[in-house]
Amino acid sequence: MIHRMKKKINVFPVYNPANIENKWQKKWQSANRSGLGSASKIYKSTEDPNKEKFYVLDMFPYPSGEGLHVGHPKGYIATDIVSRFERMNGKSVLHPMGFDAFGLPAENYALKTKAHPEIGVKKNVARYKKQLEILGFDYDWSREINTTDPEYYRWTQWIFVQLFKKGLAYQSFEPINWCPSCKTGLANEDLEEGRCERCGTPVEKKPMRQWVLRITDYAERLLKDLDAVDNAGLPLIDWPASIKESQRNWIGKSEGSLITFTFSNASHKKNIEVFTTRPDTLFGVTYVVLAPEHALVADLLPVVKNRQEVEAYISQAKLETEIERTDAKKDKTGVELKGVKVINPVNKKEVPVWISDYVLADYGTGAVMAVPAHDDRDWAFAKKFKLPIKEVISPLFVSEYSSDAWRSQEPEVIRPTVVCIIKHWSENKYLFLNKKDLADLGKDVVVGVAGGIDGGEVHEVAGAREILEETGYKNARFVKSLGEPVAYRYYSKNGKQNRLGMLYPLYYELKDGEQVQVSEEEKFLHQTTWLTEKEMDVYLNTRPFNPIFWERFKGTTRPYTGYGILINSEKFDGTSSADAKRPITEYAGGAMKTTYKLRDWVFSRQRYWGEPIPLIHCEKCGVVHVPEKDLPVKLPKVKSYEPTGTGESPLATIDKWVNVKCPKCKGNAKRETNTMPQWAGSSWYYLRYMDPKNKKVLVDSAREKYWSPVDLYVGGAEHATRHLIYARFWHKCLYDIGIVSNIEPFKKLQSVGLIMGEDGRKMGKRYGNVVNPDDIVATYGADTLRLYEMFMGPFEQQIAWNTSSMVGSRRFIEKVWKLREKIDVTEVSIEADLYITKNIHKAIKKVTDDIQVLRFNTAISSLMIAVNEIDKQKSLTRPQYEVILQLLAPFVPHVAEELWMSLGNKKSVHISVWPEYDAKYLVDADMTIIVQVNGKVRGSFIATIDSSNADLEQRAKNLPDTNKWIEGKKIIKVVVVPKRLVNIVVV
RNA sequence: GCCGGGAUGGCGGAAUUGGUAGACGCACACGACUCAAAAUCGUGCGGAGUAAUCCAUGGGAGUUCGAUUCUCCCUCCCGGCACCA
Repeated sequence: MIHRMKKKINVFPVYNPANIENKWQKKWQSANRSGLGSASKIYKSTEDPNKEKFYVLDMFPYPSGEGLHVGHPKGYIATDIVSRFERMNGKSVLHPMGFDAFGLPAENYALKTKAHPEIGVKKNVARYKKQLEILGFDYDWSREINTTDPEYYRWTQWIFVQLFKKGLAYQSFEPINWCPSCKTGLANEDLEEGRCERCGTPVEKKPMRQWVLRITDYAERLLKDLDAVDNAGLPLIDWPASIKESQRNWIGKSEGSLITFTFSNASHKKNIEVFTTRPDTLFGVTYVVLAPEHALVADLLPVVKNRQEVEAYISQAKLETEIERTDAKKDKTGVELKGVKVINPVNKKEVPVWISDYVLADYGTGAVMAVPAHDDRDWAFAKKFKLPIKEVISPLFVSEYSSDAWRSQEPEVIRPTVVCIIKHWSENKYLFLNKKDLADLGKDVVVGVAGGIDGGEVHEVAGAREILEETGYKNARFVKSLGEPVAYRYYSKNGKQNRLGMLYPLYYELKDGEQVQVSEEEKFLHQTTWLTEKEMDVYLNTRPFNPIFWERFKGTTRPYTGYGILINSEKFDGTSSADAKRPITEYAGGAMKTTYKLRDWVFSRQRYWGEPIPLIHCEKCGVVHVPEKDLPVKLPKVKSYEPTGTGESPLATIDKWVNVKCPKCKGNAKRETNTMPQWAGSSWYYLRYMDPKNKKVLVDSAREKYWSPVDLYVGGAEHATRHLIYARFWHKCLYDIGIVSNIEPFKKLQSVGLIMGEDGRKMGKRYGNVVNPDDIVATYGADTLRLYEMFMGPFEQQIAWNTSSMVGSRRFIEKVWKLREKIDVTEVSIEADLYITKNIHKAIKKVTDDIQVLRFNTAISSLMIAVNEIDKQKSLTRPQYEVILQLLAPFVPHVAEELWMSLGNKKSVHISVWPEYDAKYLVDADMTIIVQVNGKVRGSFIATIDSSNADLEQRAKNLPDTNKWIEGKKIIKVVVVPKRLVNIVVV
């Protein structure tokens, strides 16, 4: 027995979060005065070379006028837990917070409230900060940043200057997305289904002077580095597959060829260049299509015979919005350029040229070669305008039956074959064969009458011959061919060779039932069978190509867009279409080419509330950048920041600000008046946290090397194709000029699942289902809110808020609080003491493992289990209790600190050393062995950990529960899974 | 259409080299305490059945001694891309 002194009964107050939360929040943030430990504030981040670093980052908020709802802090709670955990594990932690406040929402709010955006931003930031503070986060507020602070945006502008100097920023006059409501140009990333992401207004294409960033120069690196690995061969960026996939989709790489079609009329000097991912289908081109905006169209107009019709179509296309224009479901429209023909470079055949809005001007070359037989869109177009359809690929099928599977060691022979669909002379049924020689396949194999074509035989004659030989029917009338052949790869047992059958489908009708005797040999192989259309499934399922034949027979053919074997392609016939891409491209005199869907980043906004673009337009020198020493170019005060809608920003009206001397020639010049988009400041903010006050450089290189990269980045998945692409792009640019030392900014990315309203809808003012964290904190306390949000379910999963479920978290905290009364109240047996210790060590392991992989719900569950088990005992020791408090500290920092300090500790629990588990406490001496009979659980018994398999088997067989199940049966097998179960198999 | 993720009690969710399905929490029911209620504590809680037992992880097949877990097919839900040649 361990003897412990019985302590005097504690008079300890009941749990009341209001009494402790605010108190500790103040002490933590000014810990130097409160004497909580080290001389500095406990959350102060320092570049300590003796410590491993950990940089954990939240996507900083955009403070709106509405304040936070309970969904917003979910990610912040998670990073706070990780941050506290890593600090307790001895790491130097950087866990900063700041605010992103440039852009349309703040400006629109200012217009609405008729106050300068600066005022609203200040107010909203203060409100957000307060809301964050009452949740007890461990941010180092001395590193706070704000993107609208001139000391911050000085460096945003500095980065722009570097991009400009490298030629990565350029002026464009191309039509761009224009939001008529927000009165500004937008980037592709700012659109949602053709609408302005902010206000939902359909965007227009409007030609306008814009500053554009060459993100497409980085497309390949942005794509490739998603899969980059570090020296140890581990993924360099550990991101959710879905976000990586979204970025891949957005970048949209496709590899293909550029093929030139020359005009057959020698008077046109220019050619049409098309981009295609399917050069293997080049022999199937039956026309060429240009986008209505294509530059060649204007050149061709003088020689086009139907000029008026063409011009009418072009102006019609211009009237459509992007949404109408790119709706894949709408009917195809288009006009032929009459009198113009181009020559297909592979077969020198003339094909017509059309214009149609299904061809996009800004993708590829703005022109496509149409292969209606093998492309859905070309097919629809060709059908509508009655253009020819030429098949050049036979779908390829490979035998799936082992008995005739292709054998790799044998050569392959191409074998033309006919396959017949034969209709009854008077009824609606069709003649097939029930194959006997394939009976080993174990199912009914119904096939069409078919056979190889012997040298030079005409197909329809061969078909009639096969019908006679295999079925005896004499009078089969050939009706029609059912199109081009289908390729089938199999092994011929008779011919002892691999074959590539080219199966020609033919349709016959029997005139009558007149029959001759079928040879004994044929009779042995199969018998005939008649199927109605309804019974067709039997036939359709037996060979993979059957559905294609049947489709063709019924006239419901669709284009075949897959790969296969080339036909009607001259010298390429019989080759695999996938392998023929390069040879055909070369044969056509074309070149392989890679294209991306990613567009350059339209970077200017015709609005007031953004970073001024630091450029100067000089009459003599052209566009020059503001010298770095003169940055920031401060956003001037302006009387009206109402957008003008003219394509100029409101800044253009401030002559005093606009008119400057050229930094190069000192002559008269004007400032650029466009501002940067909302995404600018957030594209690099994670770097500034490393060195927020530096007046000389963006970030000190030693500090950057210490903190980079961000170890854990937590935020919403909706940023996958905006912020996260832009930040990676800027980061790579900064890497190229030596400012940062890693090619990727964010090592591990974790997306936060949204918290929905209690009604299951998105939480927001418009549904009236907003839950305010301030109210929850007032009623339940911040610790309960934190615990509940982490316990709700898997962190990355979207989940509905449920206030009534939250009491469970509060009860748990109170249980822990009351557990304090049981410290050393009585003597404890060795068994009970060990029991408690074991439970604690199990919890240490589970919590430690789970926090690192962000599985907070199961971490909390394991803590609940441990506390429940301990609570069953009469007493526990102070060290045992303290470990529980340490494990709880990241989740419920206030309660943990209050209880920790109440025990007489002098230093904060949050800078105590994270407990370690001892593996010897994780194993139990006994184990429960499950006994199954034929896989069903029939009983169980307790065995010691060192029992042999033979012991377990014997005990299982002797178990009374199992007896009735094995009595009188024969045991044919016993499966023993060590430490788990015994399964007795009987018959 | 293509790609990615998912479906488990009344509810949120646990459980994976395949080995007792429903941990933990909410709700609910009953009991204790109370004049009473709340709070708290205790017990029960997938469905059917008196029971033995049977059924049950979206549906259907398969592999296996054994499947929530692996394979194939299907349905539905969420997210991304989409006339991208």
